This record gives sequence, structure tokens and C-alpha cells, in this order.
Amino acid sequence: MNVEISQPDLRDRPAGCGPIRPETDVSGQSLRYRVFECVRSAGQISRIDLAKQLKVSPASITALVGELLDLGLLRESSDTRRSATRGRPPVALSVQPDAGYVVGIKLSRAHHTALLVDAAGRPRAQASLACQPRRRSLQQVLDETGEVLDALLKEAGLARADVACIGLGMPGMIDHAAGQMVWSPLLTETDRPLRRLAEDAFGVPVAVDNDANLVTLAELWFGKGRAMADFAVVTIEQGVGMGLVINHRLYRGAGSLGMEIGHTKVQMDGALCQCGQRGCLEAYIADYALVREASTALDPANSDVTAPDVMLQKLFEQAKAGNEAARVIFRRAGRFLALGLANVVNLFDPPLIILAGERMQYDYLYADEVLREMHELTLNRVTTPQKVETHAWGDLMWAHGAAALALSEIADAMAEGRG
Amino acid sequence: MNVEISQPDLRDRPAGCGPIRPETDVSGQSLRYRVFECVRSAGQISRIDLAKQLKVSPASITALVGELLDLGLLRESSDTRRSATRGRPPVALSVQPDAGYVVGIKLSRAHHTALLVDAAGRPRAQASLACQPRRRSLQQVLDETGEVLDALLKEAGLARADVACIGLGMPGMIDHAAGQMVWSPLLTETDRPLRRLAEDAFGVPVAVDNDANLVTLAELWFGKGRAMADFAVVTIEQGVGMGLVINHRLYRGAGSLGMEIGHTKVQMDGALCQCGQRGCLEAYIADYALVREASTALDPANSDVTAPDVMLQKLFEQAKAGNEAARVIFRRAGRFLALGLANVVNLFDPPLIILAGERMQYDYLYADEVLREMHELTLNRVTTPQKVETHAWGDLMWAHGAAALALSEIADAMAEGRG
DNA sequence: CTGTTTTAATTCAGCTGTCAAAATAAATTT
DNA sequence: AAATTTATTTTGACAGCTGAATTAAAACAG
Repeated sequence: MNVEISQPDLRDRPAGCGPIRPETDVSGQSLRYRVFECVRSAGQISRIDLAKQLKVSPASITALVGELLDLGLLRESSDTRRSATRGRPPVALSVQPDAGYVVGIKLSRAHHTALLVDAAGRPRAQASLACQPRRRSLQQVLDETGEVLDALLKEAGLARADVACIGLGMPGMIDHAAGQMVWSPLLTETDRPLRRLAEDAFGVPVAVDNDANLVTLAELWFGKGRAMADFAVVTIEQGVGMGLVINHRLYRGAGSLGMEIGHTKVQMDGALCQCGQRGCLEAYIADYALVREASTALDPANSDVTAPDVMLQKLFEQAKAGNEAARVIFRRAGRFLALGLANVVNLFDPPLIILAGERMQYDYLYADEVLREMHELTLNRVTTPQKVETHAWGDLMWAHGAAALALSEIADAMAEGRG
Repeated sequence: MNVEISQPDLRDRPAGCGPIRPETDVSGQSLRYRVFECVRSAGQISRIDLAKQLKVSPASITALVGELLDLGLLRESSDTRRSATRGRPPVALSVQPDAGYVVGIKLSRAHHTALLVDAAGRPRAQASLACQPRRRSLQQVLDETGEVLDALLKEAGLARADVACIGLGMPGMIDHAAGQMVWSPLLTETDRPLRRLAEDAFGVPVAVDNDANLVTLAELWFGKGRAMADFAVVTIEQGVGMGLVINHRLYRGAGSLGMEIGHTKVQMDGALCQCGQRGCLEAYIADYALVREASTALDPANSDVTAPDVMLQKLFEQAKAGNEAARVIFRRAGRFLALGLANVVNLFDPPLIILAGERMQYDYLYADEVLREMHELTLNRVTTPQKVETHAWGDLMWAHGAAALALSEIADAMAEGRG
């Protein structure tokens, strides 16, 4: 029963970002780029350590680092921590932060959050914008996005042309590879070429993805997932999303839509879901599912409250105060969450599952009891037991994920003819 | 609504075997091995076409093919089909079939099936052994395996030393990477180092895998899946298994146990499953689930029949004859199958799902109605619609999969210092 | 303070895998 | 028989990496 609830501070995290890959099956990218990635991942690293980590000769490292220094992608930083050892001291290399900038933008119903990140992965500025929480046209949302983008750039004193790539995430079915928005709860339209439209609007390369993948990328680049080869992320908010990391890489499914765990069926002819079908996991544990039960269970005095957020908060307080009806609502949601997680384990058997999202503050829902039930519903794996962590991130973390999306997108460009 | 029921003949399939990979993200293996694979995959191919497919210069191909010819792995076969074109005729290359042999063995409760395959992927001999259908010790099963193996080798006139690798598949939780048998319905023991024990017993390198992965490999190497980048295979027999191919490669999950779709929960507190838990998909659609309902529904005159196979056959006949109780049993199983398939689609969105297994002859269960229900339970993907095929293979196909497992296992060895 | 030791980084000659271009081979067409 | 066409081989050349030797920069020892 491993439960950990954490609310990490991104400000003073350890140096570097990006997945920390042990040297396995890398093959493929150019060694030059792998050097760059390794430096970014480590934050600070000497040539000799680079050679060890990448398992290539020091001679190659010297040459490649030389090129990257000339390109202005790396710099030799004076090594602050004097090594107490003898011998010539190593000279630390780090990413030249000004080598390039990317922007991550997380779009959601009520507000957008944008983050400017430098080539070293350090946050440089952030901006957000509150909006009317209703479905609107893609054009409208792109206008809003432009607004946040410009506010962000203004704060940082940069122009659009200084941005190497924008990572754009929104809820719904987003096809990363095709750059297509298939469906989104934000929008009135369906099936639009989001990536191309955004690129036309901003004049900057854009990468798009579904918001569950965003938070997964955030864990992979900036969070707990950096050191893990395989893990799953499950998010519960308006809907239920999932991201899966396999061998240090975000796995996007056979098509490149995310894995719609929220709409896997956990009950034949079950509860009605947003999507119009019945028995979806989402229909038992997402916000709207709790809210609709809350409106039935709470005493009439409270039932005139309309805002779902407020309703949910009320429900939570009631449950905490001992209202049995409210408790039962959370209990049932908890049981279905356990069932959904057990299904994830049965299918993917990841060594770690991260429950992420703002709503994770309702730890009531994610108590030991749920974890125990999950284990009971899981086949006896004689191997290592599951570990489940809860990360109550805010929107900024999602924006970090969007930035990570942008950073990985410009990977190749960086290593070749300038970023 | 794409339903296809096929029972392909493996005898006169087109030349070559192994996945047909378009030239994407190959990088990694040595070019020499990729040449070998490409020849095996094509069956017959000229140097110039090799160069085109692998996107390397003819010069390299000449050199590498030369080495492979010297190693005795390839041969120049006289091109039978005279090209009507002008110019120097291409000389066809093919795999030297005698370059090596592998054996695929599929173990199951009541009988084992073994297949000897040459380096070109052509079946050379087969053997099978009937056994007492009860749980037994691993030692016992290994003895039986040795028996089939020797019968097979005797038929082919070969010795154990001639076998480069044995692919061994059995139902249950088998960890391919670790070579570990975690749990199997065949065995009384759990958690044994199957791979090592088999290697000690036979003196030949062994690769092990779960039987659902086996049939998936069979589709990938010898069947419909050869030309497909992504597809899923679902098998229904004693249990319900699943295999997933991503980008022309069998995906084995984060751990390397297969994906236990049979034990994903489709109903809270639902029907009792073999595994002791409740609500597993398997508990609604596997053989034993139908049998236990059959024993209730069939008229008492038939209920003394003990053999599950017979019982199931009876149930099927009754349903066909119009017995309403029997029909309802199949209807319900069909609905749950649809639900399970819809979950696969929602999670992985594969362009093709293959339903494989001997029981697929009960096409009653896999009728249009099921497919329609599956589509209704699937999120509206605006992209290409799902395609579902039914392949009623027999045990020989599973043995082919085991052979494919062995072939892919010795991949590297083949290309380096002799097979 | 000078020489020794230790560790880091660079230089350099050489190996390997691949390629482009030219040459050669083997067929058909004229 | 010569021209044409297509397949294969030969021939340098080059890119990317390596091992070994060399140089650089520090601590330590007397």
C-alpha cells in the first residue's frame, strides 16, 4: 500500500530536465543530438562523464561538444563545486539557456496557461487568461491563445520570432502526429487541422497534444517520471484521461490519439456518460458524475448552487463532515476508480501509476481504501508490487508538459543546422 | 461492419515470411541483418530491389550480400519468372533454407504441437502429442515437450544440435524477457525459470512466451498482420488473451507479461472468474463461463455430459436449433465480447482487430450483431473505422507463432558469426 | 618549490561502413 | 553487330568513430 501525496515545488527542483535515459537501445538519433540531450538532462556534466554515460570515446565527445559550443547550444560553465579530488578538474558543460525558447500553452475551458521555457528547460515567464467557460469556435480559442502568447512574450521581452516552437495542449481527442483536433469539449467544431491553423495564426512551428499526454510529458521531463522507464498517468478532471510512458517515451497508441481510458466500459448498460454512451468509467468518477449525484444528495438548501466547482467542493465538505449520502457518493466513485486502475494494471502492468490533476486534493477519494481495492482487483503479480502516487498539480504543471512537448518537437532541428 | 471469417491455408501461402516493414525508423540493427531480414521477408528479391527497399546504395548491397552468401545464409536462386524487360536481368536472392532450423512448440492442456521450420520460414515437419488434460508438474510438462521435440526431429531426420532455437509457448502469465513462468493453468507450480529449465533440458537456446503473444506473432510473421503496422489480436479459449502489434513489433507491455485483457473488469462485483476475482471479462465469455451456464440451461437429459468441449458443442447446436435459453447465453457472451473489444478500441485504436482461436468456429458468437454493438460502444472516431476479422486457426498456427518467436530470437546470432 | 601522480581533455592516425561515380556484365532492340 | 537498357561490381572518397599517445591542470610528497 504505497500512497504518497506530494505537491512538489517546481522552482527549486534539481538542475536539468528531460528524461534520464540509461544507455539502452538509443540508436537512431545522431550522436551529436544525444550529447545535447544528455547535457540538458544532467544540467551540468563534464566531457568525461558524457563519454561514460553515452558509452563513446572521449575523443568523439571533444569533437561533438566543440561543434555544439560553436553553434552556441552549449557553454562551459565554471564548475562551482570544487572537486576535492586530485587531477585536472573537469570542466562542466551546460545548455546555453539563450540558445532558444519554446512556449507551452495549456488550453482549458475556463482559463489558458502559458509558460516560456528556455533551451535549458528553465521557466522564464508565465501568463494566463481567464475566459468564459463555454464551448466556442476554434477561431475564438486561437484568438485567446494569441492573446496569452503575446502577454507572455511581452513579459519576457521577446518577439514571436524568438520562439522556436509552441506546444499546445487541450482536452479532447487530439491527434498529435496528424496535428488534428478530432473532438474537444472546448470547441463547437470537430475535426479541424489544429496544428496548421495555429501555425498560420502564430507564424511559429506548433506541436499539439491531448491534455492527458501533456501532464504525462510533464512528469517525464520535469517530475518523478524522469528516472523511470515505464509509468502510467491517470488524470481525473472534466473527464478521465491517461498517458503511458514505455521505455522513457510517451506512447501514443496505434493511431496517435491518446488512450481513452475514460470511455472504457466498466458496466454493461451503466451510467450515462458525456459522450452519450453508457457505462464509461468517466460516468462514475469524473467531476460531472459526482456533481450530478451531489445535486440529488445534498439538502435542498444547497441544491440551488449552479457552479459545478462549488457543488463539488460542497459535496467534499459534507462528506468530511460526516454526511452519509455524500460519503457514499465518494465511496462509489472510489470503488470505480480502483476498478479502472486495476484495469490499467492488468493491461500494462506499469511499476508506477501517477494520479495527477487538481482534483487530487480530494484525497478522500484517493485513500488507502481505494488502493487496497485496486490491489484486490489486480491479478496476483508475483513481480514487483504496484506503486501509486498522487500529484496535485496545478495548471502550471500542464503548461510545463506543453513546453516539454515543444522541446521534444524541436529536438532534431536543434542538433542540425541551428535551433 | 467488416466481418471476415477466414481459414487460410498455410501450405500455399505466398513466398517469404516475417513482417513486411516499410523503411521507417529502422535504425539500430546492423545493415547486414536488415538485408537478411528483407530477403526472408520478400522470399525472392534482387540486389537492386534490396537497395531500393532499404534505401542504401547498390554498392553496399553487393558487399553485404557477398558476406551473407559466404556465410551460407543466402543463395542466388535462378530466377524462374523470366522478366520480359530489357537490360541485364536481376539475379534473385533467397534465404538458404538449410542455413538453420528452429522449432516452435505450443503447449496446452490436452495436447502439445511442435513445428520445425527452416531459416526461410518454411515448415519442414510437425508432430503432436496428446496428454492427460490435468494440471501437472513443470518437470512432467518438460518431459512431454522433450518427447514431442524428439518425435519431430526424428521425422525430419535431424538432431537436437541442428536446432538453433526453440520457441515455447503456453497459456498463463509468461515473462518473455525474464524467461519466467509466473503462473500457468497447465502447471501445479508457479514462478519457475522456465526458459533456463528448458534450455538445461534440451541443450538448445529457448525463447518463451504467452500463448496470446504466440498467435499474434503468427499473424505478424505468417498471416494477415505481415503487411500491417498496428493491429490487435484477441483470443478466446480457456481464457481470454490479447496481443498487440505496434509499428510492426509485438508490444509486450511495461513488464513483459502479456496484456491480461481477460482479467480486466467489466462489471463491479460481477461473475466469478477462474482467477478468484469477480467481474473479469473472461468470466463472461471464456469457455468455462459458457459451460457453467450451459449446465444450468440445457435440458436435464444432456446435463450429465461432463467434458466441457462436448458441453459447449451441445450448447452451440441447441442455440442453432432455436433453443431460446441457449441463444440467450450466447447473446450475453456476445454483448460482453463487444464490450471488451470496444475497450480495446478505446485504449489502443488499432486499425485491425483479429479474433483468433479454434473456438471462433462458433460464429454465432461473432456475428454482425456483436460487431455492431462494438461500434456502438466505441467513441466516434472520425478517422478510419475499425476492421474486425475472425481467424479460426488450429493449433498448428500457434506452433507457427512459436517458430516465429524462435526465428526472431536468433535474429542477431544469424547476422553475426554464423547461425 | 620542484617533481610525481592523477585525472581531464585533445590530437592524430587508422578503421569501418557507407556512398557516388565509373566501369563492367548481360540481356533486348535496332 | 552496334546501340540501348538495366543490374551488378569496382573504385576511390568521406564521415563518424576509436585507441593510443600527448598535452593540460590540478593535488600531493618530499
